[in-house]
Amino acid sequence: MSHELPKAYDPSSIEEKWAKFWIDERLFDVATPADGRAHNPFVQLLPPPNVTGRLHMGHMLNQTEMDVLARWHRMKGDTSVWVPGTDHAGIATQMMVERQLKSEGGPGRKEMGREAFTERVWAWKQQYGSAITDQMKRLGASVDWSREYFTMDEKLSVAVKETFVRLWEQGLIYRGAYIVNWDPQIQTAVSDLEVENEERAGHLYHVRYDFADGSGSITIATTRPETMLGDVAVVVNPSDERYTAFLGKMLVLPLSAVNGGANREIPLLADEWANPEFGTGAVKVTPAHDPNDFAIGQRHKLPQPSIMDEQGRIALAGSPYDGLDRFEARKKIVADLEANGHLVAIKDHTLTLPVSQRTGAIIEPRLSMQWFLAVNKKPGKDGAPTGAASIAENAIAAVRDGHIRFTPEMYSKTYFEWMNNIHDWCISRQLWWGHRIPAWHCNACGKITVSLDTPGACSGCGITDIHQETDVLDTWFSSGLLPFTVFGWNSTNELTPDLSAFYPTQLLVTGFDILFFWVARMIMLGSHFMLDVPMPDGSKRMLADAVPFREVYIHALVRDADRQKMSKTKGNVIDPIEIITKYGTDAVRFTLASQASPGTDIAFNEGRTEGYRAFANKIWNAARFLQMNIERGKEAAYTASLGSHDSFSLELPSTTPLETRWIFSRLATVSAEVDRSLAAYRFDEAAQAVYQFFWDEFCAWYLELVKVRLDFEAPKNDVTALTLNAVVSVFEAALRLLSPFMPFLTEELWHALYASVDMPSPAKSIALTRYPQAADFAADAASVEAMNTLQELIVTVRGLRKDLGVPEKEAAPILLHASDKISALAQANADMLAKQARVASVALASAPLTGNNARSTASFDVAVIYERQIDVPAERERLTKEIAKFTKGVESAQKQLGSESFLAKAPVHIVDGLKKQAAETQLLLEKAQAALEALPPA
RNA sequence: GGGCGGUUAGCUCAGCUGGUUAGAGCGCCUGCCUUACAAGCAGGAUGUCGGGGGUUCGAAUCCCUCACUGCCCA
Repeated sequence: MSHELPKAYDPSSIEEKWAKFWIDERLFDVATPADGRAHNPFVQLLPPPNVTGRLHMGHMLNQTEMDVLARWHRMKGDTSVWVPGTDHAGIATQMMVERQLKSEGGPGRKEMGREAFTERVWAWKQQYGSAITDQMKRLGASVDWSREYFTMDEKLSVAVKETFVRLWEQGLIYRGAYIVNWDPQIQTAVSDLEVENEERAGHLYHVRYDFADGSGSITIATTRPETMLGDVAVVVNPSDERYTAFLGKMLVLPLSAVNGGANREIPLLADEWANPEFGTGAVKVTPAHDPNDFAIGQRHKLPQPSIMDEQGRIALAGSPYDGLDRFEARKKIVADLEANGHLVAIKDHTLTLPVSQRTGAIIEPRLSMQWFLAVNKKPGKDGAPTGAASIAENAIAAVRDGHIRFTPEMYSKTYFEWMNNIHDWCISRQLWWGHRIPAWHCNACGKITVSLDTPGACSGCGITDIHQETDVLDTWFSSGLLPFTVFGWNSTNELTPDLSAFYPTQLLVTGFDILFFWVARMIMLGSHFMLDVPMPDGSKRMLADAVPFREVYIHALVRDADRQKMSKTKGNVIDPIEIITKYGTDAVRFTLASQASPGTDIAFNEGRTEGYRAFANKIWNAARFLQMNIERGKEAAYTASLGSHDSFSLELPSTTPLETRWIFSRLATVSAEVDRSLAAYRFDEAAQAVYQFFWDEFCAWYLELVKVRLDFEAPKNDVTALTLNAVVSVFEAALRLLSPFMPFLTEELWHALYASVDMPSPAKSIALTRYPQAADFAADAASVEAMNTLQELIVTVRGLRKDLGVPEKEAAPILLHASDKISALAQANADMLAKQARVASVALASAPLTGNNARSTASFDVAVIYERQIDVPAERERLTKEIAKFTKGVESAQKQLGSESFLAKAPVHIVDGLKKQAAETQLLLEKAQAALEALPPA
């Protein structure tokens, strides 16, 4: 034997080998079609993991699903392109390197300077940045490594700059001082989406502000007393009669005297925003440190004094609070307010705190200069509208008009909800790691020059004293461009061969957590920019073909076995690599696939993975069984062949035994089921269908049945020869069917199988072969029906034998009462019954069988001839239960059949079916009753 | 506060364009090392489909309502 398989399945010995083989052989690289047309393209973009990331279960689920689909399409003959890459992850990477610098004790980021620091980040990326893609290779992901990208690649960076310049020219990018979410730890603005709101226990402070004219006071309520240093007004609701009389009066702002100077005075104003129900109904207004206050300030044209620095420390020269951290300042201010009698009360209050998703720091709303993308504004040229739709309009239309379809469908609702309420996108980040904004400020006239290349002079006044903007772009800005930039989109709107062949991509598989971050932004940016790139035939591209993908499949969350969200703090994070080491990649992939039902979170249960490793082992041993028989066949001068098994599977010789007709027919049905399920993203159904076929039908039934046929001691005969070929042929097809789910195991066994039959593998990899289709195999309904009957007979006899206490190894005769057809079937397959149910002989009975040793089904009565008495109480209990069940069934059927409206309104096949079933149940009931009566008294 | 889900066997989940006796895997019980596989084989037990109401000849499936629970947005 050229390729002898070890006794037990050991994933570690095969997976690494094939993972390396697939990559070394560049099996999944797809060349650019010379004519720019791909045959049935199936193109997917990997959601780029962070370059700092480590593989987690979410990645593993995502990649398993993408890979199952990629492999399935590839085997169906489609041009399956899966583009991998990593994201430069501005904040995460900068943090990581800063932390490293700190631990080294050398100069920090600011001491190093921008250039040295970014060099350092690049060095870090070169050294550690491939960790996650290396892990990915272990999963067997059939990606096109030749197209791997990194979002900071030169090619992609140029495209990012180009899009920025265009958006600027279209008037869709603007710069302004607005309140943004400021992360004081990493010291940059972050977008609304990067902020999580957490409920925490806090306090509501009631503080007395005195009227400047000494006529009394008003008490405000605030959760953030330290911001009072930046107060410019107090507002109350205009309808709040408690305060109407005082509107317009000035208030003395407590603690506002700086350096012994006078206290600041601020007005009491009316504004709808103040909620009479909340606190005291009076709120202080700090425009530079709260988004709502900022809006109030704008309405009333109030000043916007800023009182904090970039690190969240009080910045008020001369103030006793200057330099204090915001939370230290709060303590001191509360103490001082209490000391001077302005603190009226402190109440417990649950507040919602904005927390930075990246660093965990509490967000400090901060007034600062930022760059924004105007998503609701129509693009213009030289100030005049071009007539084109706004970015958001296009993005909404793309989904509304069906150019992009979501699965599960409900996510389109979420998408619309967000898109319809979308705000301008803050795209600038105060980081050094990222795509630096291609804008230059004039040091003289202040005008901004935006340009792809470094400009020599200010576009306004022409002087050369200009400096480049220090901000970089939000990481999601560049990743939002990926669906077209990875295919070579450039500044000329030229249709590159890759764009022509592969854009739009067919499918995006991703998690709902980045629906807005990434999915929506790809739709916005793709729909916006690709409208300007012509179609392959030169015609104008419409929205339907400008979209970045045609379908979005949103998968759920992988939770732990108790349905808890995995989190580092809870310590319940499952490391996929650890599980893989324990059970093999194939088993983990199958676990995820078998639970991946759209819209349902996956509770990852290791017990299940263990079960799927057992499944892999089962198949492994089936392969060994085949090898053994092929070898034994060779010794008896039989030659197993896979040479013409395709035509063989379709046109079975007339001597083909029943079980072989049956298994091919089942293979046809299952192939269709798997195809249908995968087309609907029902990974769970597809996996279950393959599992059920392979284990229950192929291994448990078919292999047991063919043992009778594969008798190499007997004189050489056609049935043995044919069966040997059939077993090999069915197994080979079943391996192909399973291959997208368990690529390693099937690759190994597929090659081993060809080696066993002394044939070269017809392809380098099973992944490059044809996916089994229903039409590839002979369907035979009659054989399926016959097999079902025989299976029922075998199972019934086995059960009966157990009840009668027939020793396992002892054969016993049976007596059968059934239709002529079934009787003949049983007699013709007596050898099958002998092997599967230890039936010594089959005798026919003309009368129904109701004795202690008999059982009835809808199709037959069968009795096992065995002298030993059955367990009477157990049998009585069983029969009593059956009688109850049948009685209930008969009653409910009769009730329906007795109803005239049912007979009149229900479809004929339902009525007939029910009648037939009622008759059968009635018969079974009578038989069970007779059997019960026949039991000896207790 | 607004929006979207979920509740089916001990556990994790299918089934829900209404239709004949509601399924799977794991777990559980009993007996077997039957030479492919003990990561196995054979047999077995287990559900008033969250509660209530309605529509219908017929409801796990459609509608209303309540309870519990999860997620997203403010």
